[in-house]
Amino acid sequence: MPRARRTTRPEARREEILEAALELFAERGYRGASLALIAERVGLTQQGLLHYFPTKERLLVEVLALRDERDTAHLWPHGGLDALPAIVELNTQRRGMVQSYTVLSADSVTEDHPARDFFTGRYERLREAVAAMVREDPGVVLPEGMSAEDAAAMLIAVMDGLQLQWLLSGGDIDMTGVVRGALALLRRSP
Amino acid sequence: MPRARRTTRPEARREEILEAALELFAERGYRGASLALIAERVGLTQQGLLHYFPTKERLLVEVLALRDERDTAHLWPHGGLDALPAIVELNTQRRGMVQSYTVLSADSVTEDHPARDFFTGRYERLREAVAAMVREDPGVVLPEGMSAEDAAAMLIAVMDGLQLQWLLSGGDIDMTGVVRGALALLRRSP
DNA sequence: GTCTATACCCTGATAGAC
DNA sequence: GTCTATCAGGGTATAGAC
Repeated sequence: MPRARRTTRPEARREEILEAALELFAERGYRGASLALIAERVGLTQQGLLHYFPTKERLLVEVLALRDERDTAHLWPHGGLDALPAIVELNTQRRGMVQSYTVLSADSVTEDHPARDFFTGRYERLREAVAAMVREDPGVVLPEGMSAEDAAAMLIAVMDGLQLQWLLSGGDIDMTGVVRGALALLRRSP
Repeated sequence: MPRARRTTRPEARREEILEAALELFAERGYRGASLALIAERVGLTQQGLLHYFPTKERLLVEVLALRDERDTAHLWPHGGLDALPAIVELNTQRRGMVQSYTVLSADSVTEDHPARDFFTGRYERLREAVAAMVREDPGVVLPEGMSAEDAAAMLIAVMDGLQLQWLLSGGDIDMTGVVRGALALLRRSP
């Protein structure tokens, strides 16, 4: 039986790198975060990092894929519309995560951005999921001319837009309260 | 009397540069847009550009100041809450402008970003202005626990969040309709 | 699996000629 | 007012030793 490895297990290393990359993309955006900086944060050289992820673009894609898998899988399937304020409340405890999505999603609309497809698909799926919640909620009464899809787009927009204001205000905005308010608006009848 | 100048007037040149800079910041973000690229777009070298704006940071600040002056001055003072869907409708005709604000505002939450203060201040002023509109609107009935400031934060968030979805969907989202819907929600009584 | 060395390009900024 | 020349620094990525 061989001695315990001197070095970290490859899968663990990969996870460490993905973690550090997400942090740095959040702090400085995709273009502003260099491979060397990410590598340094896990005690590697830039070239050592490239052993695990052949290109920077590849690294970003894998970061997003991992996060999507973990987050979306755990948070979204449970419950109806009231899961939304719950998620928002959780997010107030995870500034880094909020910032990474805010920065990277806006980043992704720029030219030839590697995360473009990821976010386009993500929002399509998100709108569909939230529209279903809206339709199934017994309390919701939509005003004339507003479809369930419109309401879904609105709710997602509220959450995203609040995150930006929250980040810029240094946490001074009551995200959860406002999202609860938005739900209350949808649930009262004329 | 001297002959007409061979070169462009300095103020006109400055405006040209600011225009090109805004475009390129929108297309590639602040860090992704190089001085050389901006200069090229107005037929200058990078060094020629630096004659007008001593640093890149300075250029960004002036771009934002100019835009803020023009846009905010013209659009915001008129009318009450119904100015909001009107602005959104106008924005569907100005993709570049929408993209520049979406990209730069999110960009600005990253480390040591020169536009950070600009956007922090902008949102504070915006919330205050919209909160006043909410208070003065005769039709608005707020649900329990939602202040005029909360409603303002929500409306601004809806507009910002929709812009991101709109940009990512290739213009497929009906921004104006959803914002009208949000106003309708605020204006119906329980 | 991680390193050193290196190729090659782009960055913002300065100095000084014209 | 705009250029050429140049600087010091950083970027991603490859080749190959250990």
